Amino acid sequence: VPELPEVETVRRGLNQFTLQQEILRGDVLLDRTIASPTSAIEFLTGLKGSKIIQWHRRGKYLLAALGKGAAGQANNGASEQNNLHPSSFILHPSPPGGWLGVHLRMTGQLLWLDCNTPLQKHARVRLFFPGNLELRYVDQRTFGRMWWVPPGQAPESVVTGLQKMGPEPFSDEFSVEYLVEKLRDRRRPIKTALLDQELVAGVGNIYADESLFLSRINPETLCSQLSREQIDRLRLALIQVLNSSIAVGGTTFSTFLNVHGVNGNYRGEALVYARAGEACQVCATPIQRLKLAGRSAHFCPQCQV
DNA sequence: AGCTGTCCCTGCCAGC
DNA sequence: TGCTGGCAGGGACAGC
Repeated sequence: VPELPEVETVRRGLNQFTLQQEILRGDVLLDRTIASPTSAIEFLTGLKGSKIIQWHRRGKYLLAALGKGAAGQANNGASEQNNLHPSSFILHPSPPGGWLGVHLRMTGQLLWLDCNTPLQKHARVRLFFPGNLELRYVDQRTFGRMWWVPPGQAPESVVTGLQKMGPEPFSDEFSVEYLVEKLRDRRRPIKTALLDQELVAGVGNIYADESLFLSRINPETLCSQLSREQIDRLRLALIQVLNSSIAVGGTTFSTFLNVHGVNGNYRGEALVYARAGEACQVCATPIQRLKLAGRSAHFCPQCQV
């Protein structure tokens, strides 16, 4: 369930608390959480002694640029400003300690806590910092993954999911022209297209459904049938709904927690997601649910044409 | 090449 | 009460 706003919320928390601190050692409790390198030992060896320079986000991926010893020098508020909705972490050519990549998938949580906090049942990876502080990765369904990218290697060469990642929704690249071009000849439903990370980065089921409702587009509408006006409405609705959710710290749904283990507040604002059978807040028609490419879609059959 | 289905995994909950 | 099956879904991959 963590989508762009949730991952962004976690990123901001991590940038607030984990920077310029050395990773003293770590512990991998579930081997398959580590996607690369192949062994947990190599992963931990690669991270040991590095400092976190800055956390970036690309789609739903988190990427920490790592510094070695004195090399990872201070970052001030200015660079964080430029970094609010980063679309290009590649700007960091090659951090001295490489990169730490994290994908939360369905149930992953990155928690910043005292290392004496009792181990959660689903704790998977622990990274230890000075002062008894710990970055702990907890993941009930074990879909989440972590990567260590050695210095000198491009993140996308190791974190392969980054290779075909589409534009960030807040970037200039995500323009009406771009979308019109990308959707013109496609035959699949727009709801399905929104979940495709190659079209746009970071959108999942919640914000796909919400943005379609806000732009009054039926989720089954084929991409090629959308007018330019509808496409622009959808683009603006998506940006708006993502921004609103970031503003309240992400969703309340499911197992999403920020770095302090606290829920977001977006739940109450969702208009259609997980509200099948409830009255549409615009026209009171019952919200319907259907399956598209294996995913549930929630929509108002009256408002969304 | 575009698109869909399947799988991974655990916990929850409705239905019997 | 205890079981079963469906559901939640991001992304990798197979297959049409």
